[in-house]
Amino acid sequence: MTEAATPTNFIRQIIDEDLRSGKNDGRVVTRFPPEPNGYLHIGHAKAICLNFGIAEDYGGHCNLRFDDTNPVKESMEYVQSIKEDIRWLGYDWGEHLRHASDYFEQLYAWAVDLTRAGKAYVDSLSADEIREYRGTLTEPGRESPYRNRSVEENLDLFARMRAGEFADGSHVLRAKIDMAAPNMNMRDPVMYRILHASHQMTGDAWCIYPMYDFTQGQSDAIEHVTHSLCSLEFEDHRPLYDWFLDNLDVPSRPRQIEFSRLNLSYTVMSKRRLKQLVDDGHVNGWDDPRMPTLVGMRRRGFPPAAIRDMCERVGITKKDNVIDVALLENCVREELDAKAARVMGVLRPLRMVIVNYPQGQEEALEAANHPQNPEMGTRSLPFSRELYIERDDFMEDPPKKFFRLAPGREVRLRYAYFVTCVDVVKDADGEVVEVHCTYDPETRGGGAPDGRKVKGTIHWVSAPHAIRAEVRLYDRLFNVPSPDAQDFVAHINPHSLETLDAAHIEPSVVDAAPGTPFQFERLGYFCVDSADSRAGTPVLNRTVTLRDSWAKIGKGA
RNA sequence: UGGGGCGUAGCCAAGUGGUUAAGGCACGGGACUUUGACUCCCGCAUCCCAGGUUCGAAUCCUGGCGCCCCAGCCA
Repeated sequence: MTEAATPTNFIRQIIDEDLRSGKNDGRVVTRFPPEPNGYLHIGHAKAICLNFGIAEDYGGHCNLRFDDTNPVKESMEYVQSIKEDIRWLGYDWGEHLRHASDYFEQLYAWAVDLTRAGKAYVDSLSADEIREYRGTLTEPGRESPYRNRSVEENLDLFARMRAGEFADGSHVLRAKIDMAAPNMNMRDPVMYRILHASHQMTGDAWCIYPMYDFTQGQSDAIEHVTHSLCSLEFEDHRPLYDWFLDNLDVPSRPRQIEFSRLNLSYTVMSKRRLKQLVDDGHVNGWDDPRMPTLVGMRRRGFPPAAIRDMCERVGITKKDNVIDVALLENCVREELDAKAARVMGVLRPLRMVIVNYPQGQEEALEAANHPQNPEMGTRSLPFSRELYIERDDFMEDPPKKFFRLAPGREVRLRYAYFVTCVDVVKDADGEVVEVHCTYDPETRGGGAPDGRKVKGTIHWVSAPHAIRAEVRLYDRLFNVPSPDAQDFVAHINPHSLETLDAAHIEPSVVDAAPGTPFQFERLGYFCVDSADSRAGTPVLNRTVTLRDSWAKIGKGA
């Protein structure tokens, strides 16, 4: 068995070159730097797999560093959920848990150094004025009237900012670079702002907080990160990232490399839109199984291995992309096909009576838990005169290629007997409410001694033994491939959740721990819901359907 | 109209001057089947456009075109 090699990509090639040339003494250190202000989603998974994956493969390590520089938006609850999600995905940061806030004192010292060197100054313009002075994409900015304060005054003012003498917004510390730079990030970027807010890690120790640009590179340097991987929108920030490292006495020299983030078709990924879905009640919380959040996917029943697999398959480049959600579904099916035990359950029940089966009799039939993997063993299924079959598996007037049950037709009940439909019972509206069949006792187990074939095999459940359950059928949250591009709320799929309250399932299923995947044969993969399932009233989530070539032909007609 | 990126199939993506232009997903066809599942076969591109360099170009040069990002005291 040769393990499929992880496909290479331009970042791994850069690392290979660095290793060849002896850069960084052969060390490879990466980092995943989430801001604890929201839940992780499948897009983050790509970055997590990339950073932790590279660290693993190159014998280095990956720091989990909370980028906690904005206390007004961040909280401990997010820190917790982020850690859980990363662990669930299958990664371990070991000893390498860090916080940008661990470096506040050092960052402050560096800011003082820059100020002392005349490369930073305290600006007292208002936020609006700073914006006006910044210029536009095509016009250069103007220098602030405070730009040429003396070093002494800047040092004094900055110290007093830290000391809490000033109100929020009254002053900022800025890098003195170039107000005419074509790259807006170089037009004297703000390094520190005053925020009288308490921080989840440092409490009230600080009332000034460093900006992203003044934090990221130096934090990387402190941690001896060798390759600092981030998404494309930070490409314009790289000159600034480098400027700070060039102008500060830092302990190492990290390199920032940008790659394109993951986008998935039929979903939205931005924090703003996800939050709106939750706030406006389009979904039932961040962990709604329809959400692309990691908590949502976990509850839906997506195996972490499938998510890792998908991240590996999509590759790493700098090209904007939209990954077909069908790829994710394929990865989920592949993983689940190999791992999930098979059981039977009927979603939309239709009563079947075996008219020649003795009243009151029952028996146990053996069924494989996984036909392709005998090691998973067998279980016994109760069989009796009254069963439930799937409504879709019976048609009174079937089209040509329908080879399930119909009047006069014989089909196999999976692992049980061949049955032939001899009669139907209808209600006042002409709706079929019950089918009558005869069974052939010679076909016990599902095989015919005389060698005759049946075209269809359908699933069933013994009526008196079945357990009633609620089943939630999930579908794509949006009905257009790129909801991001439009008024996304208008494209929410009204059928993204269908709740069935009269499903009948094999007794064994309800004992499964929440999240344990299983396959209802011929239907799809399901798991017990972690939030709403109760002993007496089980709730099952459909993770994904089985591929269905019959559905493609077009049901009926 | 300033700056930074990107352009290989419906969606991803290898390819780094000489290959019949990998592979995956999707799609279409077929085989097998006690899940219309799984599995297995088969099919599916001349590389944004136009010039140029070269014996030879997806790969190099020039000029276009298209798309994305940047004007938070967010990250």
